[in-house]
Amino acid sequence: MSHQHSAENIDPHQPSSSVESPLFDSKPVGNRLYWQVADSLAQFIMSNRLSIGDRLPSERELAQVYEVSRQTIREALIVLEVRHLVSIKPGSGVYVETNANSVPTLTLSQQPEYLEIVEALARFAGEATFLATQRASNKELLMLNAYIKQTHQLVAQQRFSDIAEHVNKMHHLIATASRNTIVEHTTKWLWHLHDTTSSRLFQQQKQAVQDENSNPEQLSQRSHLFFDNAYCEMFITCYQSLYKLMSQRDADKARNRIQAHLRYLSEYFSIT
Amino acid sequence: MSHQHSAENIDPHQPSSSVESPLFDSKPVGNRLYWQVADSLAQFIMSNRLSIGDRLPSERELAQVYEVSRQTIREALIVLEVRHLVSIKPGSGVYVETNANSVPTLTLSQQPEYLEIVEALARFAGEATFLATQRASNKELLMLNAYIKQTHQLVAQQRFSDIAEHVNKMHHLIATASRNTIVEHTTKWLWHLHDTTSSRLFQQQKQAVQDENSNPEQLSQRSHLFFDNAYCEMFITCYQSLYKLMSQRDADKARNRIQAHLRYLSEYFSIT
DNA sequence: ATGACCATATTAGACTGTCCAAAATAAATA
DNA sequence: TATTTATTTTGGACAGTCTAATATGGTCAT
Repeated sequence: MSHQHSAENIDPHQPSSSVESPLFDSKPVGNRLYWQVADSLAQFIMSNRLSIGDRLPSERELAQVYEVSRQTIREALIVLEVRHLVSIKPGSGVYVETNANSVPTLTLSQQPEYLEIVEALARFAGEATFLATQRASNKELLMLNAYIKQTHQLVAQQRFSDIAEHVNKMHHLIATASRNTIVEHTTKWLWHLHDTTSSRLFQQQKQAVQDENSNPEQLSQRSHLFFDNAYCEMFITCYQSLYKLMSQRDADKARNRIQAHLRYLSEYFSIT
Repeated sequence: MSHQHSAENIDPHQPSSSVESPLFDSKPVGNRLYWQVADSLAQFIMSNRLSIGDRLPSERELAQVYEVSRQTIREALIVLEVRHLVSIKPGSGVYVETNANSVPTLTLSQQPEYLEIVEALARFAGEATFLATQRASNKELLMLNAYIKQTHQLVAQQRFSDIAEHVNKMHHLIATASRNTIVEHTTKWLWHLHDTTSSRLFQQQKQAVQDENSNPEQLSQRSHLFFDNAYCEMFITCYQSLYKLMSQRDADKARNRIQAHLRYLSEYFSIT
């Protein structure tokens, strides 16, 4: 399906290339050439005249077509690469990664507050759990139970980093079981946001304590924020009852359970 | 506050620069130099040793420090520019735009089904409405009521394109009133996803009908999918009652109202 | 002293040309 | 036909030069 694309089909003199930039969210800033070329190439890619996997003309060909230097083409392609529109394979070529039907991405304009994340999780992951309770296969439920038991063992062994990985797997399993790709990806994204933010807060807190030279040991005992024994106990208990509720296909109670867990998390954060 | 930063303070030989790329969400792909430099520079910027607005050393200085060519530095800076970490001002210099950890973006791997979007909206926009009902200011409620009345007039005038704009404003108002930036942006993103997908489906449907040459008039009368009179009537009624429920601060019923509306939407889509 | 104006230095943008390593292709071989 | 080898193509990286916009410092008139 993916075919080589001839250079002649590309039209560098598109009308809107110098007027507006419909693709890029923020700011082309100055009238830099590589940015215009990137915009023009992006419009060409998204105009459905190229399919995913198609190879663009080589940098040297594009330079001739656009009548700019090869370096300018390179810089434009890098812009598209960072934007996930193309994939640059050294020695091979530049390939289209997304086409016109590209799904708009969700980008937060600023770093969210931790409590905001937890609240959003309580709402959205709660709904994901609701759907997952209704739609999860028996095999998925068994796998969830297996994860819970494995995590239980890891807690006893104090292997905190492995616990985080298992918790992540459980979250992903529930998200997938919602049988809705949007709910799934949004939930996974929110958990990822939660993890990165909490670890960042932990690093900052750790740094602040070390700067004051006041008993740095009491923090370094915990490898992750929230992942001490007390939290792990609570977590295991929560997911054990969650599994029970999901097995009974009680979607409402399952949602309430995960929401209660997250409410506990926000309180736990406030006192830490 | 923003001060020139000397080149000597930058250490190009960071330990994790060649090992992992914690900043970038997806894929450095090959071991390209400019990507390594970009990663190293990003880590330096995010290590809080630079403040927002600080000017980086010039490209020539950075090239000497990193012992690479100036073009490589340029390409690395372009990566950071697209990632919104720096702002390149031609003739002036490169300035730090963000020093915090970049917020991970949510990207769907594939085009979602329309019914999936509606279901996710029923769940997530429902929660947004729930929060908005609890937290919206009286001023926001009055503005919502004003939008409803304006939309009502537009429906009478059959100005469908203006209606879409007003509907969008109402959705944004409710999303903002949730007082949670994540809920807000997620809901806006979902509505945007809904709009683009529905219009795309409409275009496809229109195209399919035209290809068969079977009475193209019956479709071209409607400028937007779902935006005929019947839908508009239903929409106005829904939001009038929604406003009433929000004024009474009845969050549960408000959520049910928006969910019922979206359930109607999915049925409406199925028969169209 | 202050503000407007001008010459100069600095900066990123862009071009040309060259070489290299990896990948893809074509040719030769078993 | 399948495998290996030689050739070509492609992106990665380098050096050097020039330009336009910006920033800076100094001069001059007020």
